[in-house]
Amino acid sequence: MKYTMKDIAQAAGVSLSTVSLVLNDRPVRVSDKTRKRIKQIAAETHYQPNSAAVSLSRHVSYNIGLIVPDITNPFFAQMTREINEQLAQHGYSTLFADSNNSAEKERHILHNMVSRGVDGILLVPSNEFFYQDMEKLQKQIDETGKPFVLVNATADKLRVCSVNFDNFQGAALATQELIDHGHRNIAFIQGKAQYVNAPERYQGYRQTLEKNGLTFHPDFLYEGDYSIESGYQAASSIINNNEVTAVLSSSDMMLFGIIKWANEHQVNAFNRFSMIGFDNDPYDVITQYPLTTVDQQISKMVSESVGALLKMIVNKKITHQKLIVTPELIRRQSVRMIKK
Amino acid sequence: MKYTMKDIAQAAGVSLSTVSLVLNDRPVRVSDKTRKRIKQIAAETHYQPNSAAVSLSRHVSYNIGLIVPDITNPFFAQMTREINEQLAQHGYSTLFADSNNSAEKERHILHNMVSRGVDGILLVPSNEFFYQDMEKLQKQIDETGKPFVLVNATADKLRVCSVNFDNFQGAALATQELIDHGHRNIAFIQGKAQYVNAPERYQGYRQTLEKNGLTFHPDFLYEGDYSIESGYQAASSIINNNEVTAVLSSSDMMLFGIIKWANEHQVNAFNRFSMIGFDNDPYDVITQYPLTTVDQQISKMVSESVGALLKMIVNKKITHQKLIVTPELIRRQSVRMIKK
DNA sequence: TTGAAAGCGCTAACAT
DNA sequence: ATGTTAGCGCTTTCAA
Repeated sequence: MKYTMKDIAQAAGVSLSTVSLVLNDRPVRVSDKTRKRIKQIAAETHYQPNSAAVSLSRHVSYNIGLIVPDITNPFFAQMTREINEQLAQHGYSTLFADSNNSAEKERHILHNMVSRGVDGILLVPSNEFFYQDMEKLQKQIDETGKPFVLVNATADKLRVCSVNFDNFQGAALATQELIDHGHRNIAFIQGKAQYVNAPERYQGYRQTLEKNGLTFHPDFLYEGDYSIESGYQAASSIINNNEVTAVLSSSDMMLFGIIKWANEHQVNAFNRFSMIGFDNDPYDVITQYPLTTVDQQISKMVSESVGALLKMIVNKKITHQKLIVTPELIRRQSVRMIKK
Repeated sequence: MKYTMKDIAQAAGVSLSTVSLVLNDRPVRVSDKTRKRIKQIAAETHYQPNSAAVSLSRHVSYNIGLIVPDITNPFFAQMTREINEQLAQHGYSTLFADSNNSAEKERHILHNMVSRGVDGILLVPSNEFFYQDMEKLQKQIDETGKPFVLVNATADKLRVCSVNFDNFQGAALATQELIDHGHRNIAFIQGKAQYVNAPERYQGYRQTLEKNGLTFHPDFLYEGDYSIESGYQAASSIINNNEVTAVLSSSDMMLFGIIKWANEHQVNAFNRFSMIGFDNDPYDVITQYPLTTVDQQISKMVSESVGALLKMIVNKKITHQKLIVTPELIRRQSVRMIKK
C-alpha cells in the first residue's frame, strides 16, 4: 500500500498540515512529542511524498533538463556524468535527452522538457545550433521563462547565460606549441563555418600564426564535423599534402580518423607529422603514441554551469552572464621537434 | 503568461471538461465546431498541459528511470542513446542517473526515482550488483511496485524481467575463433568473481577449450574490472607470460589498457599475440590494427528492454521473463593465424 | 452534446 | 501548539 500524508495524519491523530510541517522539517510550532510520533510513523510506513502533488502545489519539480548533442562522444559523456552528479548533490534529478546533433530535435526537446515542468535547463548545443534564426531562438528561450544555461558554447547574439572555455586561447596554446617545436607548415582541421566553437578556434590558430610571423596558408585548412568519420574523410588529402609537418585538429576524434586511415594504408601517422587535438579524450592514450591535446576543463565548466543555473533557480531571477574557463594544454607524445 | 485549461474554457465559452476531452482527443461527444474552436485557441495560446497536474490525476508521469553504471563507457553511452530515443518515440522521457558503479548508489537512486513517480525503471547494473543480498534486493524491487527491467545482466536468483545477450555463446564464439587460428595457449581476462556477466563468459571460454580437447590452464587466467586501467595493470604479466599466443578479454577497454602498456614499453601488442575483446567499442578501429570483438547487439537488447518495459506499463502487469539476444563475432585484424 | 463537481496528494495562508 | 480550508491544474464520473 502507498501511504499518504492523510494516512499518517490519521494514524498520528493530528491534522494534515501538522504532518506536512513536520515532514518538511519546518522549524515551527509542533511539540517535540508529536514531531517524533509523526516521523516515527512516516518511517515505519516508508512514507514517500508524491512528487507530482508537491510539484503541483509548490510549482517546482526538482528536475533539471539536460540536452546533449551526442552522448556517445566521450566529451559529452563525461560532462553528463559530472552534471548528473552535481545536480544530485543538490537534490535535483536529471531529465536527459540526446539531440543527435539536430537543432530541430533540440528545439523539440526543449519544448517538451518545459512542458514536463523542469526547473531549469542545461543545453549543450548541437553543432548547427548557430545556424538557426537567433531572433526566434531567443524568443523560444525567453518564453519558457525557465532558468537556462548554454554549456560549451558562447552566444554573443543571444541574451542567455552561457559557460564555455576559451576556444581562442586553446587554439592559440596548441598552435604555439607546434611552432615552438619548429613547425612552420601547420594544417588546421576546423569545424564547419558556423559550428559551435569553430570560428574562435580558427581565429586562435590564425592569429597565433601571424603573431609568430608565419603566413596563413589556405591550403593547410581542412574541415570536419569533429567525428572520427570526418577525420577519416580528410585523412588522405592531409597526409598527402607533403608540405605540412603538423596538424592541429578541432577534436581528438578527427585525429583518430586520420590515424585509422593511416593504419589502413600502411602509413604511420605519428611519423608523418605532429598532432594536437581538442577534448582530452580518454582514448588519447591508447594510440601508438599518446596524443597531446587541449583540455577544456570539463569539471570547471560543469560546476560553473550548475552553479549558475541553481543560483537562478533559488534567486528566482534569470541572469545572462557569460562565463569563460581557461583551457590547458596536455603535453603527451604526438608532438615532435622538427629540425630545420 | 502560462495558460491553463481553465483559461481556454473561458475563452471558448465552454466547460473545463469539454476542453479536457478535446485536447486529449477523446473520440466522444463534442461537436466538430466547438472541437475546432478549442483546438484553435489552444494553438494560439501555445497551451501546454501541466504535467504535474496530469500525473497527479492520472497516476502516471511518462517518465522512465534509467540507471547506468558509467556513462563514460561507450558501451553504456550507446545504450543510453538508444534507450532515450526509443522511449521518446513512445512519448516517454528519460530520468537519467549514473551509479558510478556503486551498488549502494544504485539502490539510493532507485529509491529516489520511485519517489519521483517514474512509470518504470531500466537498470543497467553496476559490476558489483550480484554481490548484494538478493533477498533484500528482491524485496526492494517488489516494493516499488513499478515495472522493472534489468538490462545487460541475467539474474537467475531474482524474479525480475531481464534482457541480456548470451555471454556464454559470446565467449565461446571468440574462443573458437582463436582456436581455429591455431592458438592453443589462450589467456582469458575475466571480470572478478561475481561481476555481472563474468561467470558466464568464463564458462564459455572454459567449455570451448575442453570441447576442443585443450586443457584449461590456471596460469592463463587474469582478472580485471573491464576498465582500461585494469587492463593496463594486468598487461605486464600477460605480455611476459611467454606461452600465451592469444588473449580473450572480457572487454575491449582492457585490451586498450594492454595496448597502452605495450606502447609505453616499446612492444607491439599486435605482434605479441592475437586479441579478441567484448563490446564492439567504437574505438576498436583506431588502434594500430582494428580489434576483433564480440558485439552484444545493443540495439536488439534495447528494443527488447524498452518493449518489455512498455508492455508491462500498458498492461499494468509485471512480468518476469528473461530475454536473451544472440551476440555476433566481428572479425577484424587482431587475430592472426599461428603456424604450429 | 455539454457542465458540475469530486478528487489526485500536497502546501500554505488563515483560524483557533 | 494545532486544525481548517482553499487552492495547484487536470481527469473523470455523474447529471443534465
